[in-house]
Amino acid sequence: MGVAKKQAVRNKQAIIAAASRVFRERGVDGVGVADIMLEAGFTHGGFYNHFESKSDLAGQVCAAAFADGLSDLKSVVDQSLATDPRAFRRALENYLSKGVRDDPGQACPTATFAADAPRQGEGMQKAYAEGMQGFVDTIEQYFAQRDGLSAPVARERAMEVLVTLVGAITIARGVGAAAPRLSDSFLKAARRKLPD
Amino acid sequence: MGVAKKQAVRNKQAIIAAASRVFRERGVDGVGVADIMLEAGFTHGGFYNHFESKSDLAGQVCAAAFADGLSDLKSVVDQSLATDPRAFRRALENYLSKGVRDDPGQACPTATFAADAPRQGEGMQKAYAEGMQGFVDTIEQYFAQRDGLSAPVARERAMEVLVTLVGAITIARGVGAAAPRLSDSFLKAARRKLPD
DNA sequence: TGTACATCAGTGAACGCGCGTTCACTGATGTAC
DNA sequence: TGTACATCAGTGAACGCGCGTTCACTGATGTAC
Repeated sequence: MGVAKKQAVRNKQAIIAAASRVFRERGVDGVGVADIMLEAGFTHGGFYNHFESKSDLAGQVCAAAFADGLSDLKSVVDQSLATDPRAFRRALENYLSKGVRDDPGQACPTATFAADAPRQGEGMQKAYAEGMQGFVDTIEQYFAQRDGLSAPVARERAMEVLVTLVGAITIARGVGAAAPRLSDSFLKAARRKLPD
Repeated sequence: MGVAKKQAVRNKQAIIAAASRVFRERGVDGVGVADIMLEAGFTHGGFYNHFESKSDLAGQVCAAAFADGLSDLKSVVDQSLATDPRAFRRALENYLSKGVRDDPGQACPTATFAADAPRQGEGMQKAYAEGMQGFVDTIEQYFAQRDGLSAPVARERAMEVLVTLVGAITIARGVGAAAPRLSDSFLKAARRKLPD
C-alpha cells in the first residue's frame, strides 16, 4: 500500500498496543496473530514485517508494558516525595480496585503477565524479570528515601508490597466471575494490609 | 479393548491426574487433548468416553486438585491444633520453597490455576472459586480456634495468608528462569512475613 | 455353571478449523539524478 | 524542481500442522437365560 516510515513505526506501536491488551485479557496462548492484527486494524500478512515471530512480539509487548508501568510508578513516587505524600498509597489502593480487576487489558503487567512469562519464550521471561526488577528497585528507593530505611530493609518491604498486590489481584480475578463477593473481600483484605 | 468398570474409573482418574500435572506446567491452553491422553497412557480417541469436552476436563481437574489440596490442608490444621503447633507454619514455608516453585506440576492449585480460571469455561471458574472458598474457610477456622479470634478477623488473616502465598509463588515463578536470585528473594521476603 | 449376547472403554483414522508462518503482489514513499 | 526507479509496509491467498472432536470398529466385560 505504500506507507511512510514514520507511519510504519506508529503502526508497529499500534500492533504492540493491541497485543498488549488482548494478551492480558485472554493470555498469550489465547489469541492468534490474525486476531491481534485485526484488533490493530490490519490484515495479518504484514505481521512479519515488524516481528520475527509471535514469541518475539510477546517479549516486546511485555517489555513495553513494563516500561509504561514503571514510568507511571516513577511519577507517582516523585509526586509522593515532593508534593503529595499520599499519592503512593492511593496508587496502591487503586491497583487493588474492582476497576483494575475487571479490566485486565489496561492493568499493570506484574500480575497479568506473571503466568504467561514462564510458559512463553526467553524474550518474555527476560522482559518480565527485568520489569519486576525495575519495580522492586523503584519502590525500594522510595521507601529508603521516605522512611530512611537501609537498602535491604527497604528492598524487603518493596517485595512485600509487590507480593500483596500481585497475589490479591490474581486471586480476585480468579474467583471474580463465580464468586464476586469473595473476590471483593480479597481486595479489601489486601488493601487493609498495605503499608502507608 | 474391553475394560472392567472399575478399571475404567481408575483410567479416568489417571487422565485427570495427567491433565492436572501438565495443565499446571504448561497452562490449559498450552496442552492438547492428545498430549494429555498420551501422558495418561492412552490414545486420544477414548477421551470423550470420560469427558464432554476439554473444558469439562479442565473443570474436573481444578475441582479434584482443590479437593486434594484441601484435604492436605485439613490434616495439617488438625495436626497443628492437636499435637504439633508448628505444623501449619511449616506447611506455609514449604509452600514458599524452591522445590514447590520449580515443580508446578505437583503444586497447590491456588496459584497454578489462578490465571487459567478466568480464561477457561464456567466449570473451571466455579471449581476455582469454590476451592478458594474452602481454603479461606479452613484457614479462618484454624486461626479462630487457635488464637480465639472472631470470625471476621480470622477470615481477614486467612485471606492475607493466601494472598501472600499466591503472590509470592506467582512472582517467583514468573521471574524464576531469567532472574533466579530475585526469585529466591521474593520467596524469602514472603516467608519472613508469614504469621506463625 | 455354561452359553449367547449386549455393552461400552479403548483404538486409530478421519473431520473441519484455526493456528503461525510464507509468499507473490501492490503502490505510495523516499532517493538518485 | 521534476522525473525515474528502488524500497518496503501492507494485502490477501496459500502453506503445513496440530488442534478439538467424531466415528466405525474391537473385544473383554458383565448380564440374561
